Amino acid sequence: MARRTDDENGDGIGQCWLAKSEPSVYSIDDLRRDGSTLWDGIRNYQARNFLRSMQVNDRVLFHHSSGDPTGVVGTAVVVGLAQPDPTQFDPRSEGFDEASKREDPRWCAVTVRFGSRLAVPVTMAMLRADRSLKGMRILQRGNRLSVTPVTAAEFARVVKLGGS
DNA sequence: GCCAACGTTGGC
DNA sequence: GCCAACGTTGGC
Repeated sequence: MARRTDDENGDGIGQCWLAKSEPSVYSIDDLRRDGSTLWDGIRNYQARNFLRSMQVNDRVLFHHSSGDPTGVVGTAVVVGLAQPDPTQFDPRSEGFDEASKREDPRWCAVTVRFGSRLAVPVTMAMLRADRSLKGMRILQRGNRLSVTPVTAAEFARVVKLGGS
């Protein structure tokens, strides 16, 4: 099997990501309670394409958006590859997409497992104050993507700032 | 609640 | 295929 080019350290940890969720919809504590969950409801093509490129064991920074506070509150691990998002076919779901056909699904979802809850939430201000995190897409002007790639170094740094 | 920024839609 | 209008996102 081809060695993943983004597995820079050969430690089995591949690409890292940051995923946003509104805590009032689904929080890090919900994920801890559930153990794992299908990360569904993504309705943005760029974010969907990131979901499609996720691999098992990819690390995820779990970010609370529109939260109190707003910031990274934990980590998760990808445990299931992208599959069709069932909510796109459910007329009662907010994510229902009448144009999406079962034989050619438009939206997908991955399965993630709870990783950790940070001792301290890493707020936007904390992220912004750390020079080594300047490149994070969440800090760029106007970024609204709910899923963005982060580097392994950024992942490690944020976890360290979170004190766990 | 404001509003800048962005994605999507649809008329042409 | 352009682009104005509209809806949504999400930090502040």
